[in-house]
Amino acid sequence: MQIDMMIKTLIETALKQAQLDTWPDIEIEVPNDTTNGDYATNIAMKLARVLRRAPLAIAESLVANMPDNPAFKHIEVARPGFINFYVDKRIYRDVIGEVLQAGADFGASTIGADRRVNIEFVSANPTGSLHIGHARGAAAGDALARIMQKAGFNVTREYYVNDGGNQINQLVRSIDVRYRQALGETITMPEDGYHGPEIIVLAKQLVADHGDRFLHEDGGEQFRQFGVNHLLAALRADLETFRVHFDVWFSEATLYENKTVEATIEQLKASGHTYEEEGALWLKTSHYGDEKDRVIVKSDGSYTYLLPDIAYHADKLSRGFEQLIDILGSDHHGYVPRLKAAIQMVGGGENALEVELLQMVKVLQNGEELKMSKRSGKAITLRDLIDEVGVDPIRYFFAMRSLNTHMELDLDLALKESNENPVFYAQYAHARIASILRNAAEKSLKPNLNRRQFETLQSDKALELLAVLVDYPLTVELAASKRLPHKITQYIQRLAQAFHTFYASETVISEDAEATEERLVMLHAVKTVMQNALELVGVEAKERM
RNA sequence: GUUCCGGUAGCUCAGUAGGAUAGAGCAACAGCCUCCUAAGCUGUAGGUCAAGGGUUCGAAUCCCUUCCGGAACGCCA
Repeated sequence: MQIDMMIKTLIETALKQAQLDTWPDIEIEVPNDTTNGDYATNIAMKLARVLRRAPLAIAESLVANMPDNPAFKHIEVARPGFINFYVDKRIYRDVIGEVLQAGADFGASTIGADRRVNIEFVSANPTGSLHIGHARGAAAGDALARIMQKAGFNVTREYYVNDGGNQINQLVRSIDVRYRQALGETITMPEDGYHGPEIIVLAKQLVADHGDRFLHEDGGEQFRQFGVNHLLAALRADLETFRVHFDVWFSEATLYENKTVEATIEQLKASGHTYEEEGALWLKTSHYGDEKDRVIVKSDGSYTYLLPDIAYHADKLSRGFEQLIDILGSDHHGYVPRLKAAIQMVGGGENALEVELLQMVKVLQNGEELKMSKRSGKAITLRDLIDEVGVDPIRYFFAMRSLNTHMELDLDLALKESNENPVFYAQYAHARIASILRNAAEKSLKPNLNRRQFETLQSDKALELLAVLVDYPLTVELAASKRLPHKITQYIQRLAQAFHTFYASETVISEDAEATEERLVMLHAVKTVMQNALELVGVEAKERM
């Protein structure tokens, strides 16, 4: 049931009646004031410019030319030239059958056209624990992946493991320092080492397993493997707990092992995108919109970070992905133009890479900003957050904000578990419905879920609740195509509110058998949609609270 | 100095095709449990959309300038 399409058809019919053959895009909007109808269009005002006639007059004649349609109670013209449509909300009752028929697939669409999309997110270095910024990335990336999947994209979630570069050497040094400290040496961690407590744990384990062996022989390779494996395993475990599952864990080191990096250099050289200067190899990224050219091979022969990253993105393209999406922290925004430029040099289109930037999370505790410090290793980890707050509130909270908004996380508030936390509102709605359905079952009421006639659903509250259900598929499409996961949490709030309002205004299980059954069937549909929507942001739909 | 992001109700945030009287949640205030879960419902109050200028029938939205906050500007990653 696509009411906006019906309206479009009505308008087009009227335009043709008026002997017009071209017209501007027809916009259908939902007025924020319901006294201006359920839907409205500004087409008459847009035409006013072209036709040089008063918008009101144009609107009048369009309405006069529209064929009768029972879905609308009333179509009116309003100043300064809007056409307002008042829907006969009884047609919304059809959505119940659609939901129950589709079940978990209600809201699914094909606008993604099975396009192969690679979403890379988190990609934290295996040099410590995941902190709160990664948590935002994980929640946002996974929600986007779920939403796009639902909208018909063929999505792969990918994690790029930086196990090949300098930071791994730094990790080995840090483990070495902690190892020596564990064995009683007085040695201080360098400024740029990894100061997190997890490194100390690793070092103690190494001492337990190998004693002081590596004081006498080089432990570098042992430290590297042990460190990366354990830290990566911990990252993966934390993410799984957070209900984020990656399809691909891509190792940077394999880019060197498979000579992909060398091949990328050769390709860039052969295609004339490079030049040598001052002993370094430069890439002409400024030809593709970057503000200046960038070094990819330093004068000492080593590579900059950009080079393996180009090879990595080229690899993604070679695996057949039509759209690459990177979700990055906003501190990488300066890096985006050079990466986009480079991707075009290795065969990607201008829009092959799309970057979603996440702004920083500001953490408050006791009303004061909590500063993260790399030096002290003091940071709020994802694990701490999960243990103290729980997965549902964290995921919901991150999913509520648009990706590029600066956001604040008040730990005291998150810990409070009160109604200040909006996730409870939604979960409570779902649990309430579950409770009603349980009560009905106890009374041996078995609603016929194949019922398609709902004559008793007449009240404003019930019809309004159905109107929200009708909106769900469009909401998913919008969230997917515009990459706006927070549209889903907004929808969840709207659905929960419509339900709670309905619940407060009428009793579901009553003496009237027919009305009871119709309401129960409707609630099955509401529950299904609520569960579907919560699923898209990775939040559990609770049966009881 | 340059670039990017932000500035909207007391607080946290929506407003992503330029539309009508700028919204939600929380907090505040006033009500509502004999009744399927009160983590709920109903109502009230709350705004110079940072400031100024411009574009037009119409601007929180587009353009310019300024102010404030965050971030990035490396042959680091």
